[in-house]
Amino acid sequence: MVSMKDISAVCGVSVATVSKALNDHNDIGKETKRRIRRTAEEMGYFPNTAAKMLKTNRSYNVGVLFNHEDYSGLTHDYYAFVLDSLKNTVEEKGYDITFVNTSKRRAGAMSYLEHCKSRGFDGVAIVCTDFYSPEILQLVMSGIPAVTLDHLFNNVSAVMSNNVQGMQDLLTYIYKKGHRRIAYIHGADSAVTQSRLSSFYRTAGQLGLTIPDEYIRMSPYRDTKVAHRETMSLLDLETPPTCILYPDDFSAFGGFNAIQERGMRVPDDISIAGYDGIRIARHIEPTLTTLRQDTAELGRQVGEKLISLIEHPKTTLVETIVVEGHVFEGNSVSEIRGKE
Amino acid sequence: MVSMKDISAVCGVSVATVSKALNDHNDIGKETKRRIRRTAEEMGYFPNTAAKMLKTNRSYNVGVLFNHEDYSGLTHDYYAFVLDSLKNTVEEKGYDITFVNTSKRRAGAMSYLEHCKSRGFDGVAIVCTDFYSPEILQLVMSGIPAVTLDHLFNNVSAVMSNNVQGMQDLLTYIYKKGHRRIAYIHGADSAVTQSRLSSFYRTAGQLGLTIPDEYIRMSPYRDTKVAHRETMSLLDLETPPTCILYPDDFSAFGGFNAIQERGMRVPDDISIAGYDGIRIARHIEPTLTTLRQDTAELGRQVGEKLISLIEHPKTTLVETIVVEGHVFEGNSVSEIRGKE
DNA sequence: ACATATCGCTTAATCGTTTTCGTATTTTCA
DNA sequence: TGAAAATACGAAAACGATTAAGCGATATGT
Repeated sequence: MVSMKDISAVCGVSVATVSKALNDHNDIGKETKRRIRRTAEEMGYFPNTAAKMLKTNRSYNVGVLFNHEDYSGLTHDYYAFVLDSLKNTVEEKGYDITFVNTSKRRAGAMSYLEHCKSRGFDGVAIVCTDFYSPEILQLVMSGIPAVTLDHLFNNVSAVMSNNVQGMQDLLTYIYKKGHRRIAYIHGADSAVTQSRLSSFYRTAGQLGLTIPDEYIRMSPYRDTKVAHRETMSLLDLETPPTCILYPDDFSAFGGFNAIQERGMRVPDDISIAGYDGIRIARHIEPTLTTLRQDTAELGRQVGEKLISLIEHPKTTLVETIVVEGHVFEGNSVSEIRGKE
Repeated sequence: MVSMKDISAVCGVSVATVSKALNDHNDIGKETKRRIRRTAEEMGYFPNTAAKMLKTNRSYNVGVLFNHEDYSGLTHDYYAFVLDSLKNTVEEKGYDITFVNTSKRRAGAMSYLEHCKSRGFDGVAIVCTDFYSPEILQLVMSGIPAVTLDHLFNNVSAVMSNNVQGMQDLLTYIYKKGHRRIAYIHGADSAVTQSRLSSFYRTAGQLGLTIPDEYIRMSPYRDTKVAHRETMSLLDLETPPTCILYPDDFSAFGGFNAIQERGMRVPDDISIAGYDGIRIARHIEPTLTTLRQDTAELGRQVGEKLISLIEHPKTTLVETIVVEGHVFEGNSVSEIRGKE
């Protein structure tokens, strides 16, 4: 690799001059600067990131925390799309993305924070993880620039999809279609689940709906089996719902299967709605009515906030950015007229 | 951050001694070593990666090339699962993963190779990209340890899913189910497509099938619209096929919709099969019969080969590793008895 | 008893940058 | 014209680690 020393030799100047010329300092003569830059170009020079990092304490590299029990979250449509957008956003601004090493199986493995500091990440995006683990706590308390997705910590910027508004919009949409008996299979307990569930109840109240307790079920996110079972159970009720809401699109397919097994049809016999708006849901008939999250915007906001925190720590305020989703009108919710 | 200097001050030894103690060299007294290591632990020491890199020319960081026209490939089930497995594999061995910056919108953007060298990647996994771009060529010619996925270069190790065997298995399975009129909508031209298509023809020949030209169609990968159109066209034929193979699972859903729109049912009226084995395909009824690729193994092989190339460049041979998939027997291919 | 090997540690150079502080030269302006 | 100011560059010290070479002191072999 050609270094500044090589360039300085060719140009007959000192390395200091080369450094300044390449970094466009203004205490270098115009002609000299031009000559150095041209030579650097010709010799195929590019900076040694390690040396630069060592000297400047800036890596132009951000860590991404992305782990999940079994899979890393990469295999989850929602997170994958957010990461994709985040990647594009920061790369355009000259930053690279490195995964925070979450493997604990090695001897002498470092904590997340240690890993971040060791690698010299300028900041870290906490996208998909167990927010309650002590390691995460240590990380966010450390003061390193950080942005979380879909979770709130004290004094840490967060990007949140608006689950309250989302659920309200979705439920209202379904109500307007004429549904009155609406069941909600919610996901496992989490901040996100809480938001959606309370919004569901509040909106139902405002709409004058009474939701019997038996209409509220739980099924872990993306668990088609349990969603299937709960759907069956709902269908068995004396007065079954006319529409079922699922924790996510994936689960909705589990419910869809249960409905078909009963010989019923969506949306003619019963309506369903998902949440997230994963890609495939728009490509299968009946297309799934769902709350489509704006993953591109979520990723962009995480990236921009993080870089802003890195580059303008004093003037960037720690805040929660809320990103709106919108109801995707598929064919899985029927229009009910005159009933009830 | 606490450095070796700090430790040396506390322990009353030189920095060199600290370095050797922490790196477990054996020209350090047992007791001294123990004392230094304990102190390092207590003081919360961890190495400065940049300094280490600068000195040793090793980063314990591998680049991953992962870009696609519109999306980065992260949003593609197949690649996401491979990446996930790759990530787990290398992280367990103490390596981190950084995306090779593919953004070209910045002034002074570096080529892939320059970026890799600048960042000091120990190696690079070329997973999802346009293999024919000059930049990729430059990268693989550079001699940097590299492994490609699903593409062959001279003198570069590759991990390939066995598309020839896969297509043979899939077609043979369908044949054994009694199908004789089998159409194949293949993907856009690429090495992968070539393999599958030629395997399709060869296997068909061996099975004694005659495939009319009109049974062979093209639809870009993951394009449900075109898959839908071509399916319609196939159904309109004088003697329509009894089974249609699609470029991938996603496309298969496009075909599935077309079939349903015609009032036909899968698999009763017509059978379909996909390729890849994306997760959702196992959760929708009828579950899709498809060739399920072993993404976990693919990612693992890429990671292990890459690290082997990095750590034992002399003794690791450049080779092509073939990973087998297997037919996933869903409900989308019917049993035909006594017909034809 | 004398040369030699071993042990445990230090010194100092080095990796490729950045940046502070000089300094020599030129320009500016009263 | 002469002093002050601006300009253009260089020397050298860092950043935090690694590692070859060296050096006393003790142990070993003959």
